[in-house]
Amino acid sequence: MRIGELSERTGVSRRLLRYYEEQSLIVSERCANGYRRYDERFVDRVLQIRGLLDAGLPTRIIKQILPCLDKPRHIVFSDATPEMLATLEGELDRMNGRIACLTQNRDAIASYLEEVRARAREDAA
DNA sequence: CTTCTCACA
DNA sequence: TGTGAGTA
Repeated sequence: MRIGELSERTGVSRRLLRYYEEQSLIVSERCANGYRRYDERFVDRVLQIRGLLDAGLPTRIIKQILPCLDKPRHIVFSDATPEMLATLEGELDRMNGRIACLTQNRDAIASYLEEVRARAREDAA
């Protein structure tokens, strides 16, 4: 498929897909006219990249761990350098911190809505 | 429609 | 990290 179709199926703008390619997050083949061509599997791959970016990971880290996530059932230990394990541990901590923050804000919003609903019920009665 | 680069928030 | 404009 060309970049337009991949964009529609992933919800990621064409511009952003080229940017991810520039960051070596994805690769593409080229048609005779120079247009990019993508395989079906890049739909899931792009969505996975989006998920990691939304989780707060920088493209630099994603580029490093994507090869490992490609073969989740066949872990290549040679890929797991001490440096990468250290950065992954750091990212894990950062993600846990974000989760804690999200949980706190979710609970705050939930309890606020609860009070508003309770007040509405009082006024109605 | 696609490509690219440059500038910018 | 992500976008817009201008080009070809």
